Amino acid sequence: MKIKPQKSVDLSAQIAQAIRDAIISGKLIVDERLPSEAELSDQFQVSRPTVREALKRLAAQSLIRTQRGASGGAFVNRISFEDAYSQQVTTSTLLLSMNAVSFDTACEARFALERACAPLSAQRRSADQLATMRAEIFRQAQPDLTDEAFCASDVSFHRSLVDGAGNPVLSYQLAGAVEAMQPLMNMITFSARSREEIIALHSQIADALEAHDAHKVDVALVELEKYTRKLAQDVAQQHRKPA
Amino acid sequence: MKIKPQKSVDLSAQIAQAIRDAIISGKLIVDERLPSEAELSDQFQVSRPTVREALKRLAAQSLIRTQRGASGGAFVNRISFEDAYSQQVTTSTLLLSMNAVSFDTACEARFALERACAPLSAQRRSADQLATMRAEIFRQAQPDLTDEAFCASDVSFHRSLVDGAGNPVLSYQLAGAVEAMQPLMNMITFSARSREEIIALHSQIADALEAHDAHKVDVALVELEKYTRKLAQDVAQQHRKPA
DNA sequence: GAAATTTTATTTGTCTGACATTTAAAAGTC
DNA sequence: GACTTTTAAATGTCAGACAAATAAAATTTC
Repeated sequence: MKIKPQKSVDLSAQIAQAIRDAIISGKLIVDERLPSEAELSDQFQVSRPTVREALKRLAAQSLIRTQRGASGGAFVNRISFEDAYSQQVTTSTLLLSMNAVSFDTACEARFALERACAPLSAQRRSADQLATMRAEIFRQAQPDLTDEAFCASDVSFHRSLVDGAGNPVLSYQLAGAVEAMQPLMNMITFSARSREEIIALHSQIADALEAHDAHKVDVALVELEKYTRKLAQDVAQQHRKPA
Repeated sequence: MKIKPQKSVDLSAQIAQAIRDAIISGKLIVDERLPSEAELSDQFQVSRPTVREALKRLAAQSLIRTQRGASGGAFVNRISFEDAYSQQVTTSTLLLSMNAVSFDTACEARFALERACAPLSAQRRSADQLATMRAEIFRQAQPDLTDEAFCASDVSFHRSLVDGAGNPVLSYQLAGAVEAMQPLMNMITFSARSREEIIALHSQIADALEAHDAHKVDVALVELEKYTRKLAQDVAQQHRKPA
């Protein structure tokens, strides 16, 4: 691991990048212990606080983990799907909220991705996943459910659909898109009539998955997307004409 | 912004989380200036190095940026699609390489997502994007191209396809999946015969996009996925029987 | 009076040195 | 040999200091 002389950039950022490169290139492998902070400060010719700032940067990306005590130190972390997943949700959520992404754009992306999973899910969904989806549909039918709880259940339902594809890479990618949409979805208030409609479409999806009918799943998803966008439009229109 | 007392967790991690929550919940808005490090150490009752470690964690996630000098400080950063994109590529790449994700799984995910973009791209692709794809196809036909350059061109080609959908959220999600696959793709060595086949399919895709024919794009992509997986299988088989 | 220059204050970046806390291994005790 | 105590190594935290960058204020100059 070499030094990388460059002005006008934080030393801690440079050191973090050097270690990051070493991990990505495979020079440092999973569970390998990095040199101690004292050794790193020697090696890079900087003080320990600077090294620590660099290590914290890497820890924030789940690239390393640290342990205290003798035989402790910083270790290269095996990034788990959960780690990656939660990072993606945070990033995607902020990306949507900070960049004024239109509801239509986010919605289109989400359903496009979800429809990509549907055929695989129709083929492979487990009985367990199907049961989860039915349970969520049941919950959604409870009249005293808050809008937030309804949306949370909606997310669970769609996550099960995605997980049904049995492809962890797909699940990881999609989870971000689906969950990041939730704050936007929460802005749509659901009338009893709207919920009925959504639940009916969810049931159609579950039925189609049970029958391993990929085409019917797709049709229902297209319908659901259309309906979701219509709801958003209605809400937007009401905002313009509050009288 | 309150304190959150909890033992057995780094103070810097707790402080980072508190600020992160404030950003996500909207209590801190884009371009707003955080209190100075001195003020934050007062507010949280910790030392400045501890505050700095917390801030570096947030900087690593592009949640804040810092400026030196008078009227400098830490500012809430508007996460750009590029920021999010590069983070996603890093995470996805490590996720694939560290977790022994099979080539088939990664390949399936990638093509499933890409096929989700195809109909939109067939509808909306710009002339410019089409020209980029043609240019990449031409480059891929150069006989003296290294395998790495061929793969890089392949990534560019597919990125253009995805960007053609004209949906930045889709582009951001997909870019990670496509680029993270490149190291895996690099492990497949391409014979002249294989390249021809791939280029032919790329041309089919470009032609179909030019004709706005979504179905033909999909057919070609399915074909390309099949061929890619076959190539990977052949390579794996050769490894088992090197004689 | 206006423009250019200098000064000043503020803030982050970095360093030194120290102590606290945790943890595993070594040493000691029964 | 099993248990307890000690020790050493490492991260976590703190305090105080100086360097460097930068914008605003004060001063000088014409």
